[in-house]
Amino acid sequence: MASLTAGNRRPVRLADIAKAAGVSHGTASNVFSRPEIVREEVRERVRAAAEAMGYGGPDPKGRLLRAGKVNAIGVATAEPLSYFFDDPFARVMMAGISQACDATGAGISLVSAANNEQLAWNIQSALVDGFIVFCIEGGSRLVELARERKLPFVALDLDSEDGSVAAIGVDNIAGAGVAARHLTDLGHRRFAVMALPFADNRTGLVSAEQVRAATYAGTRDRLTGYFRELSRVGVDISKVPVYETANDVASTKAGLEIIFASDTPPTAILAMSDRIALVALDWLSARGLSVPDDVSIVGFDGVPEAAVSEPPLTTIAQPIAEMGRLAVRAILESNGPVSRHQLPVELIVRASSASPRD
Amino acid sequence: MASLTAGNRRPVRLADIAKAAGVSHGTASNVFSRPEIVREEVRERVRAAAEAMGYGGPDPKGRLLRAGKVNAIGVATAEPLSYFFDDPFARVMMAGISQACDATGAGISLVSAANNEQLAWNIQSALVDGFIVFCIEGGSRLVELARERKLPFVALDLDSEDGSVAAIGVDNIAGAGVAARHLTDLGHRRFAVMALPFADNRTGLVSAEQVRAATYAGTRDRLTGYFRELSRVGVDISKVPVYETANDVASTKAGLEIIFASDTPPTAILAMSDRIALVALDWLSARGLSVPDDVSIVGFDGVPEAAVSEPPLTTIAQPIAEMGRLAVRAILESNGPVSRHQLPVELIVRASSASPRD
DNA sequence: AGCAAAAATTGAATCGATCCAACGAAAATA
DNA sequence: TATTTTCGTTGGATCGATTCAATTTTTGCT
Repeated sequence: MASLTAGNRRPVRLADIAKAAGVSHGTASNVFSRPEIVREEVRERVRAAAEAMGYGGPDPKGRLLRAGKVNAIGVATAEPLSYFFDDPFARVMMAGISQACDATGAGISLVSAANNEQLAWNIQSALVDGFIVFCIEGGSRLVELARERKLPFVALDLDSEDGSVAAIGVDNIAGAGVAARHLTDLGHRRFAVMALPFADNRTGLVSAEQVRAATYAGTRDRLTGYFRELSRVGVDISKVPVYETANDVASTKAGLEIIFASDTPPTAILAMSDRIALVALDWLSARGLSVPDDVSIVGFDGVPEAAVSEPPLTTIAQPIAEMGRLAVRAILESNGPVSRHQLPVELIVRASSASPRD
Repeated sequence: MASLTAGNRRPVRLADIAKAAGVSHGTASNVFSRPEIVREEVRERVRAAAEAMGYGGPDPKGRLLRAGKVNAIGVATAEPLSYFFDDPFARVMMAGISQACDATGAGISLVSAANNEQLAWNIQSALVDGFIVFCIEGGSRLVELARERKLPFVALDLDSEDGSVAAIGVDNIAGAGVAARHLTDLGHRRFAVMALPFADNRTGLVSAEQVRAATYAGTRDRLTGYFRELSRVGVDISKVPVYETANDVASTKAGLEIIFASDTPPTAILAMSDRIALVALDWLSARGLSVPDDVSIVGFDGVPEAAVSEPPLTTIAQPIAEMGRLAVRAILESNGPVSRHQLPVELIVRASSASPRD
């Protein structure tokens, strides 16, 4: 009566119960997969044998090999697994992915590890029909690993400039342009950019050279979008500080510290993610600066949290859930040519942006 | 040059490249799994053949059968997949599960479906080493399904009274008692209980009889805890309305509507989940009732949202993440006797509870 | 060169199922 | 009763790898 639940040894296979029931393994298999084609008497005999021997039904491990399809898609990141449940952007994305998977009956496998080696192994050994790759930090490495599996996969965020990988993303240049335009229209002329990573494991003020060498095309594109608009209204972009964060609290605060140490601090902040923008909101309020009276902020992403911050955040909303849904469909119907989708973004004006005071 | 990424036909197996490289499949296998034991020259030859033929490494589907272990644990619910990313309780739980999985290198498979039949199939065919079963609505069915797989599994929430299933939960009776005690100490004597489901697919005011017939022991235990304390201070528990919600917005509001239609509305609400409590907060404020001046509320669970509500919610906090971590460990080290853990809860006093006005 | 020990390689067996062509028995038709 | 259909059952082949005892090759030593 001790450990019945937990599986001790369980060497009971379909073949065992077939023998016990006195039928061939072919028939035994049919009892489980197409019960209607086997005579009732035999069916019951086999079922009884299964019951008696504690057989838990055909082992999916065995079936899998023959069937070929796992019926699950893998979602990969180079972050700890908890990223999927902690990060607002990831959560909305996963909600979209979930919807599409529910609709088709596919399962979801979370394939992820912060550790490089572990990550490689996890991707190599993931039992999935395809991958959806979150191209955040470590994206290029991840895409490479996924590609090596030779399974269908799609990259989220058109970070990759490599046209041979399927990808789903937004027009970062245009989106950033709209964000900047919103602020220039309000009359702002003194800006700072709080950027996403241009390359792995680095933070700090960024030189034009570093931008050119960016690993992450998406980050560079957003900056291009910002600068294009700022130039248009005559702002000297070489004077606009660009601080590269790791999209986390610590580096963002460090960046703000530096930027607001200036004699002529910005009246407007262009944040490349809502995450950064929300941290900035906190930091500014702690610092006694009012948003939007002293400083305006525009974020990027459109996560739900941005709608309920204090003050609510003006941002460039991506159709995050829709991107997730599209990604699943791209995997499951992966035929035809490599699909690259570019979805529209939308400026959502809330209370974090207003005309500058002076 | 069209669809290179997506897998067209890929009948290239380890055996193929072995033949191409002129070695046995045993050696070819070693090249990938224990490269150090094969002579460099041979190793390179095999690698080159693999590269040339577009071989993506040993197929985990094949390896799996031999290895026996999937190295992933399944998390099961009878909800749509998006539940994992939407529900606050689930998210904290998943964060705990993630941590433990990260630490051991195990993957996570989300096994879930609202549809009954789909759910059964998903559980039967899930490629996992064990299940963690979320015993929310539909929990009993789920436990049954999981048990049939004859894999290690642990139920979250000691809902099941069946001592043969491993389970992790809190002392619901004691927790509910503490919640009630907090309110009676403040001087409250007029109560209403907003309950979790006692059985599937039913909402409304609950009779003592229905409580006795409850499918969900956890719900019944919490009610027992509440009533035990209320009785202690002389409240007539037969007069305390108990409204069974589906732990969602609609049924909770419907219940409040009924409860506050009374001539002698309660001065304190005992909510069996933070979710319910938070909805109540909204509803009361919309109704022009002040919390805690007009009505006090105590929740149950201790989800993060409870700390930032308006007003912040007094609640009975479960060690949610810790429960998740324990569950993973229970699966992975599933040996020895069936483990049943009962974790302590903690009263967290915030601004939603105060002495009654009169 | 000759022999023993060490290293590399082979190939059959195995993991647990599903599929399917072939076959035997029962039912329908002539 | 003979002949054709239909239905149920069988058992070998297959999915794609890993493992390991046996064998061959290489290395080391005298």
